[in-house]
Amino acid sequence: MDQRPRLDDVAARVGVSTASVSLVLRGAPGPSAETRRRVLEAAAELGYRADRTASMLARRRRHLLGVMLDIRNPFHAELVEEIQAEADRVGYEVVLSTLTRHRDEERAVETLLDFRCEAVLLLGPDFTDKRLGALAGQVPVVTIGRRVADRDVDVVRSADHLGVAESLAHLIGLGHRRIAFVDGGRGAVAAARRRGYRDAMRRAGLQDEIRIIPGDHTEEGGIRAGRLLAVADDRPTAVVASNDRLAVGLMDAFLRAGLEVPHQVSIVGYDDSTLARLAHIDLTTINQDAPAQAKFAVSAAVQRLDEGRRERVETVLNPHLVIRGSTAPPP
Amino acid sequence: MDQRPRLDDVAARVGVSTASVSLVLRGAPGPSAETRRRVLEAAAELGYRADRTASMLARRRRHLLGVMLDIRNPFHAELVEEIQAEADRVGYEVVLSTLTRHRDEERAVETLLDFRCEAVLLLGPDFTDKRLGALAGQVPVVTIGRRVADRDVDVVRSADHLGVAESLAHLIGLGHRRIAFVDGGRGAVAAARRRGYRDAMRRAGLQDEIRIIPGDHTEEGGIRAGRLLAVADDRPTAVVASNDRLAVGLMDAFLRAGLEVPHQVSIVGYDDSTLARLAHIDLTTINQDAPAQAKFAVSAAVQRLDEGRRERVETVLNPHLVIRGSTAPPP
DNA sequence: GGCGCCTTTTAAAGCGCTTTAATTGCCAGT
DNA sequence: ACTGGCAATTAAAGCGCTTTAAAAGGCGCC
Repeated sequence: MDQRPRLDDVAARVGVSTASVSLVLRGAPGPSAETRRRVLEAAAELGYRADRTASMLARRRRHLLGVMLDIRNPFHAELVEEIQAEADRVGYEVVLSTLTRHRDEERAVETLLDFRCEAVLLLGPDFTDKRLGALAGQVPVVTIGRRVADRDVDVVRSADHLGVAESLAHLIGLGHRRIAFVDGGRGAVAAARRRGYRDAMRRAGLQDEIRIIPGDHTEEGGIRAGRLLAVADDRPTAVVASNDRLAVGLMDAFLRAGLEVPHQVSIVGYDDSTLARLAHIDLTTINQDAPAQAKFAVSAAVQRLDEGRRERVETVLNPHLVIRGSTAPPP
Repeated sequence: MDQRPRLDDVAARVGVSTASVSLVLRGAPGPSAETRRRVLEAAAELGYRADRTASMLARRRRHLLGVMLDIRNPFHAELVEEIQAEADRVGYEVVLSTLTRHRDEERAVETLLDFRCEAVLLLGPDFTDKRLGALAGQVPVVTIGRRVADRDVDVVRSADHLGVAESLAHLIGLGHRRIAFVDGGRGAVAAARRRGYRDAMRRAGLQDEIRIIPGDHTEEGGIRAGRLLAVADDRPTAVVASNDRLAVGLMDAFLRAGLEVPHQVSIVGYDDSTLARLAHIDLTTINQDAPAQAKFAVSAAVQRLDEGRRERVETVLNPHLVIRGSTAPPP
């Protein structure tokens, strides 16, 4: 309400120019120790804080990273936490733009561009490669979580097919053969995991056991799939889910159908979300190392912005299996 | 990368001043129909979009609402969706600032202020009333979800005690007497619900049955409480949880302990989150009407900003019970 | 005392837009 | 022909900061 103090106010109070104050406040070289002290003191007294809007405009640089996410996705929540922390560390601010029912990816990105973010990080986007390429023509783009063919888009992802392959190796090692997969729907991430399942089954000589149940990366989807599978007469002895939420839905449906997990049926998830770690869910799943992905993504952006990198970079992390209580040998 | 077009570029292309272009683009009166047409055309051709940073600075008004939330909270996710939509409708932009492990409320709000949001909406803040009052001295503040005593802070909340009272009325109506409450921890929201439980139990003459299990608004907390309750020899016949996540944890723990819900024990949640609606969770719970809360909150802010309201307003919505499958008469 | 060389400070030119007051051009009215 | 009035347009002054080039001061040295 009462106007916040401006640079002028601080300058007037100390009796120096605004230039000096600006220099001091950003720790730039120039001002003498004495001036620094007095400016800092005055700023503190007035409770001065710079207006980001104004300083963004004045600096040719904005030091702003845009992040597009789906606020309902717990894995995104984890990533955002880490992105915030890392951005802080390297001196960038973060602006979040979320998908909602009435706000599609196009619109979410538009908002980020209107704020003139210097780079955008897209969490699991479903944009086409072509659209991503076009976007990368306007602003550095880093996608997290999926493969992108375009040669201007930086990518950070974990090797989804390896993750699924590890799950299968684990299950097969336990003696399972009839292993179904609950699908994650149309998205790019889901596609990679589905393909990983198919390939791994084939490589294990289990091509005849391949069975993909449609689904959609939500608990609801898992429940539907679970109901379906629970009553099948050729019920699989193990199920791999395209993500943790599906797995939780599955587990719930199985429990209600009177099936014991893992004794009658094993379940493996994907993401190692906080959900999976809950004592009673205790889900065997694939960890994607969100903190590492966040760090790589932020530094990909920063390298483009501050260090002039031009060539694309693709960082592929190796996911790893976390064995918990939802898997056991087949009955 | 290649500089985005600026106002000048559009103006030059049409052969008019930047002033005219600015007026046209914001639909302000003045420019002739012919000019409008040509400007719009040129803007489209160039793919011009205004730089929000610059226009915010130039306008004395910023048309920016800051929202502080906890990105891990599903109820917050719902609120944010609706806040976005409503803000859109009334011509405001929204900037999100989330709590994380390394970012407390103070810091989250600081970010919003640095962007010079014209008002801030705080989702379920744990600030003290005093701190909120101080904040309200700097910028209009709307809190959502809890009571605040300060006379400058606008409040939108649902009557938590009524919600809990309804839950109890429902359970008592079914014949329950031994009804426990799983607590939500230290926050302001949790306190209101706890109090609601105590009062309602007393009013029903069940003061001797009052039993409050510590907890913390997470699934984990629910699981701990569930384990505890499952083995108690004076096991309650019904449990009211301070929120849905707790309830889901409870339900999970009970199921694993071999207790049937609702036949051996009934559960009621709070929030009516999407989780509660899942076919297999099917939780009886309290609906808080997130869309309505979001609308009231946004319009509270807008009234202060655009219509000069000065007196505080407190909007208290009546929550309502949603009866689903997790409650039944006692065994 | 004058000169060059540092260090510290500051005037002033933006950043890309909005907004207001002033200007221009037209036409009707006298 | 001249004026007043109106609609359309624009020049120019910011918004609150950053940044650069230039100014000012201080010092030692010839």
